[in-house]
Amino acid sequence: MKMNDPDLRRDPAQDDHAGETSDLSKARLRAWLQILRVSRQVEGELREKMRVEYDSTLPRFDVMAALYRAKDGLRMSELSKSLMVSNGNVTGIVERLVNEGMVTRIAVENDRRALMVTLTPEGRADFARRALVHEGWVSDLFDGMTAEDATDLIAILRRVQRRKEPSDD
Amino acid sequence: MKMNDPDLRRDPAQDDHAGETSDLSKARLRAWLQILRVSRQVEGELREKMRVEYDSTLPRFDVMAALYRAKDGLRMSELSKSLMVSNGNVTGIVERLVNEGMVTRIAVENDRRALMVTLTPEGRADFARRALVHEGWVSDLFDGMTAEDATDLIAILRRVQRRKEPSDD
DNA sequence: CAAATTTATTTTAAACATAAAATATTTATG
DNA sequence: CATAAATATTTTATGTTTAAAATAAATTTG
Repeated sequence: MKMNDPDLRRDPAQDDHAGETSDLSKARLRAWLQILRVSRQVEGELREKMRVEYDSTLPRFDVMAALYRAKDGLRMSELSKSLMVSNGNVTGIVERLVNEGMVTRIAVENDRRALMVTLTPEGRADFARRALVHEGWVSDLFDGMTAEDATDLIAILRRVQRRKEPSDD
Repeated sequence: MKMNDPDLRRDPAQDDHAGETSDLSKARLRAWLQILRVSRQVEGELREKMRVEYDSTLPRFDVMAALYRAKDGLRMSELSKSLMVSNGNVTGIVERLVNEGMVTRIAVENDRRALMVTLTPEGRADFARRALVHEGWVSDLFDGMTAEDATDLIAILRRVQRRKEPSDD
């Protein structure tokens, strides 16, 4: 006979997702799906604007943003780590930015494996201009968000953010 | 002489992003970048698990999730709308799911243009199993998030969510 | 110092993604 | 009913993305 022993051994305050799923895990799943939804929507609209206004793409903008912050440039590996995209991916994006005259690749002294990627003066000027406009786009897309909302949201997401590579054994 | 007339003509409560940028728009930009960061991180970890545990991908899982909810199946166009991805994109993902035996494409009566996509029994069983595990993964990744955090976050993001296609003129 | 390992990057293969063009079909219009 | 317009989907071209293999250079080890 199958007995469905009502969960005397389960504490709903704890999150065990062995068999069924807890209310908490369902709430977190809903939160994640909502994040995903908003993030896709916003990314889609930003991509469209980037394409129409600048005949460019978000990944290129992201690379330029990272380089803009790092005055002295970044290695390929630093770029891919900071953008959380794969190594090989960066190769192609940087390749296109080089063709567009936005960035240059410079050999690193004492390490012939590495390359330093830097914004050209034109790339720097271009990015500065676009970044302002981009901020305006984002603000428009988030027009239902108050300053307090923004602070709260960031606080919640900070708590979630994984610190990654906790051990290297 | 360049005079930097302190903004007598600007009301910081309003969002004008004509020239410089307001504190509000900066806060929203920070919020967006944080969303993007978390969303990339979580997606990356989920993708990895989906690959290792099920030799599958997130896009395929997403399509199956949509079909699981819609008992009678969905048209290609309904799928792409519900997932917020392009029409042509769905073609390829469904193609692969068909090859894996997870879904079938059935001609629609009275409209020879349209196709109804449905989960096969195996697809349905597979998804049901994976969905539980997936919820556990998400809950683990969000282990810093309380139920209240989740509620707050969803509320904030709901306010942001664009309703799209407001007019069809 | 030679061999093994690690590190930095590129290349490759496959999947995903979009926009735009093409195809096929249905519906609306004169 | 013939033509025009709209709809549903696929195809094509291009770009992004990953994982894994390949290449090359630096570092560690015996």
